[in-house]
Amino acid sequence: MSKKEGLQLEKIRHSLSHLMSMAIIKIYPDAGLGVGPAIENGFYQDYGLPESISSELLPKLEKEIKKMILKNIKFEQHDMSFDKALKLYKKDPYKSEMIKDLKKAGEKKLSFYRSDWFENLCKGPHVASTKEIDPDAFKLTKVAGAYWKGDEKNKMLQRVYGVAFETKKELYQYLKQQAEAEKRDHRKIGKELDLFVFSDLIGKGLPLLTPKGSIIRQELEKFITEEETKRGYLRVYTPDLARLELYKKSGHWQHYKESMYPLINVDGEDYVLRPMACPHHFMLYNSRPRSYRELPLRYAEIARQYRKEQSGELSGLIRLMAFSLVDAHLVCRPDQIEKEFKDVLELIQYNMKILGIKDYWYRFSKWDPKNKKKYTNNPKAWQKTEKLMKEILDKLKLKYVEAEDEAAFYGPKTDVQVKNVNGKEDTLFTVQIDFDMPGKFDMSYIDEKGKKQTPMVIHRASIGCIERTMAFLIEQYAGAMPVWLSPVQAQIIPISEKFIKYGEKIKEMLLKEDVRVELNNDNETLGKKIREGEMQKIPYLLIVGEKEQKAGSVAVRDREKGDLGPMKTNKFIEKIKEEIEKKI
RNA sequence: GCCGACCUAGCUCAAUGGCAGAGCAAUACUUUCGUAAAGUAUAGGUUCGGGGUUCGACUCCCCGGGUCGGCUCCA
Repeated sequence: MSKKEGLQLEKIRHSLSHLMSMAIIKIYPDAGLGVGPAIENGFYQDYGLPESISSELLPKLEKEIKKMILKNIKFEQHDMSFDKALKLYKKDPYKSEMIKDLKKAGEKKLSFYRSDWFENLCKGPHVASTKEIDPDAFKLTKVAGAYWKGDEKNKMLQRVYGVAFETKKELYQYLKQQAEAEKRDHRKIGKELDLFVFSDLIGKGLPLLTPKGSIIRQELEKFITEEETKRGYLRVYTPDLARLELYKKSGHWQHYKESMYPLINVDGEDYVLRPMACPHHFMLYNSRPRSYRELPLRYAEIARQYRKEQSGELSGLIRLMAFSLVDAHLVCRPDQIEKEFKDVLELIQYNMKILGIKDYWYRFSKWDPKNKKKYTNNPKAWQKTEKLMKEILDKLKLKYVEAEDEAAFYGPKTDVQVKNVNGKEDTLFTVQIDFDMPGKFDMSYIDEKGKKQTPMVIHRASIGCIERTMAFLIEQYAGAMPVWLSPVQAQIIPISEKFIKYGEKIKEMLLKEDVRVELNNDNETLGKKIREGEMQKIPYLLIVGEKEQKAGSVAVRDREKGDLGPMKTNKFIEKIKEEIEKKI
């Protein structure tokens, strides 16, 4: 899309939010108006209303907006003084506050837009007339609560969302695309392919992986542990629980308390479920004196960690109450940080290649000096560490976006960001440099001159949180996982009862070669079994009948390419083993 | 946590205060089949849990649990 088209679309969307406000004011004359910008795919507007509205109101508003569009209402800009504007908004606390904020910010005058009888504080831009808006190219989609100024301490306003495009066709395409995306949703596929379930009795945000889902997880774990071991990581196991003392010392208790579970008191001593595994690994490091020759030490663990989320924040396998981070802590000398950081990024890039992840971007996540509560108070160290990370990223010529106030409490992060099927952004992988905790824990090594030094630590998640990564992969592949990750890699379908014996023989052959195989001897027609196999996204269906039995072969059906025809059984075993081996 | 919607058979969904139902899945039998749904029959329910209103509640009200869309938060 060209810049000019983009601007026109923004004008249309923003103008629609004004028209929607007009429709709302017709119903609620004293409606307070919060913010109402154009956004990706549409627009929204916040309202302070005397009663809560439900989505049943949306069709009514839509009809009203359509009527207004057809009236060719003009949008005209004019300026207004602060006094006059405050008078105009004397019943609207939100607009009044905005005006006062603008004055504080040093604005000299206020920009208003008039459309028909509606005056609205707004800097635009807008369409010149509703003639430019296609009355059939927008749709109001949802109502939701949203805090005034985005702060949960403030009152909650009611937000109405709409989608809008230049033409009806584009709107239709967008809606169709949304419906397609819904089909890929990992929560839906998880149910259809029997990969994971939740139980009300076990509790929210606590998934149970079925045998099939467990295979996906196991394969991911096997892959990453082998890869990390090749790269010099040391596997460790540490407990999910620790004394509160540990987290007071690490700073988690001071900076991360809200995300930690309530204390568990045992015999007068407070314990807590770990929100992160870092201090546990540091205790391993501290278990004896260290020489500079030992570094870097790379402790790796697939560590279950527990973070108390607010219930509305949970989502399928993406946000959980307890999750498994493919975690590691690299204790380094300062002169080793750069190489280790680069190596971690290289590992992450390798993993993304293997997993087929292509749509991602890097985010350089920095502290916010104003957010005193969230971060360790050490501005010098923050500046130094952020500079160091930025230099490494720039040397690697990585493209990244910078994000304020997204760091960990102990240091800056480089995150790998992706969008899930519903268009929401999530962090998949992360690499962090910690200048803070090694000092707090008196971690040290003896350098070549016999002097005690404090090491630095890189925290990293090479394939992220394994549940979230599974969710992302399920959506990316719409359930059709690569052969090496498929819970069932091949299913044998005998054409009739007569060939079950032959099918069993084939099954034995495949099992011997570590292929995950099933024999479908249900009393069903061939067509039905193929349909079910396809819907279960099984990579290969092996149909066996008289021809195959005579020739010692299988008729291979590929889930994408369809019928591949007969193939000697040994040949097929070779083929599938190669695909599993090469992870294609 | 907040705003809103929702929770009925394993799954997808009907039943608008008056006898809880369908399709698919499951089970049994018949059929033994050549690349996306064979036929017949059977079984399957404290309508998320608890309380209330009512002659009568899946349906209305209250409390709790869970899910979804936003907000806040975030691996």
